[in-house]
Amino acid sequence: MRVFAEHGYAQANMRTIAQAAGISVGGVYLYFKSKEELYLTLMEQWIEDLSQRTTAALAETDNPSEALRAFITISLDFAISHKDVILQGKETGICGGNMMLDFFLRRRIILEEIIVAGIAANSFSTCSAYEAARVIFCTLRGFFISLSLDEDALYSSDVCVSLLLNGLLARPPATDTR
Amino acid sequence: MRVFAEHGYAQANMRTIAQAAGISVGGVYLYFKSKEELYLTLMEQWIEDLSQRTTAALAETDNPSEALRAFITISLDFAISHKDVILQGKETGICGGNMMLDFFLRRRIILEEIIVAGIAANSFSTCSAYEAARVIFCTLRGFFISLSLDEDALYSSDVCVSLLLNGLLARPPATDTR
DNA sequence: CGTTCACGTGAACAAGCGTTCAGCAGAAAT
DNA sequence: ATTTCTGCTGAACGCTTGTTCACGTGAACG
Repeated sequence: MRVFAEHGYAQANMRTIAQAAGISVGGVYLYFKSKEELYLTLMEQWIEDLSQRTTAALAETDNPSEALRAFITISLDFAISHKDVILQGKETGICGGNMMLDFFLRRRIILEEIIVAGIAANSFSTCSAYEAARVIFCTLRGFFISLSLDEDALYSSDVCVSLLLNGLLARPPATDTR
Repeated sequence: MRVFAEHGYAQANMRTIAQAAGISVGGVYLYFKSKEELYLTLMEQWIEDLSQRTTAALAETDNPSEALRAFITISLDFAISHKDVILQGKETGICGGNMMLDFFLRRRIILEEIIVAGIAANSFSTCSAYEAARVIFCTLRGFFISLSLDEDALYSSDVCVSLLLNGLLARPPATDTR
């Protein structure tokens, strides 16, 4: 994982990976039948971990705003603590059509459900939850990319949540939507 | 550009590029001294074009909301019409520390200036323009990535602008901040 | 016609990659 | 002591890649 994170999929070669694992090149092939399988296995664990944390956190609140905050905070924290990224998708052809895409879709649907719940509870204003979920999803995806591209583009989850909930426009009076 | 867009930097090989250009492999090297230089040249044009369109559009309005809308719309339209993407950054090492990073930074600063202007005009609520610009920047970056990763994650610029301006939370009365 | 020169060709080269496999060490079994 | 078995090694193989360079080709010029 460390080697993939540092070099990206294409540039991470089996010799470096083997060395980092304190094993020989051939040894790696005793456990994984190819570089791709190795990568996919790592990604599976990654996905599993993030998914579990998310569902656990979402189970703890009924408040849509809090749910959104939890979703975003967990995603960003996770991204930071596991800098092993998903950048190379197209590069490898791995992302195309399977595991990762499914994962992304599931995440977006969770977001969408949060928004739908918020609208239903009159907590959120009526809008296309479908589209809003995409916007937020891309905000997170952008964060992930920034993480390994130019780190100083990162933002804090608090500001992000606040912006997404309140918007940029000044609220007319003193508003405390609680 | 077409070949880079289709295969990504690492997978796009000089033979394919030459063939797509209707020229021989060696012929390419008469105009560009390396694959990297070729790629950078393409990127430079790309950046130049987008920058010009942006400054032109921003010169046409004083309204921060409209400026934000213009910035976002132009970015997304441009991304769609030039699917030649900047995905490979880390892969190639090209992105590290130079042209592309500078470009990203300039874009983020433009965003930040728009927000600062909005706050100064009491049009936007006070917040960290610095951080808000990062959030919005990542939203756009996420869009770019989605464009070549899973296209159905894309959003419309209208929804994006509306979400960023108004936020998700229901506005207390009927609000028309104009 | 001979020469020059700009333009371009594509086989060949060197380097890097993922993957394989004949072989090894050492513990367990006979 | 000998054999078997397991876990592992790392040189070697085949392939792809970016790059080069000896070699056309055909128009311009004297």
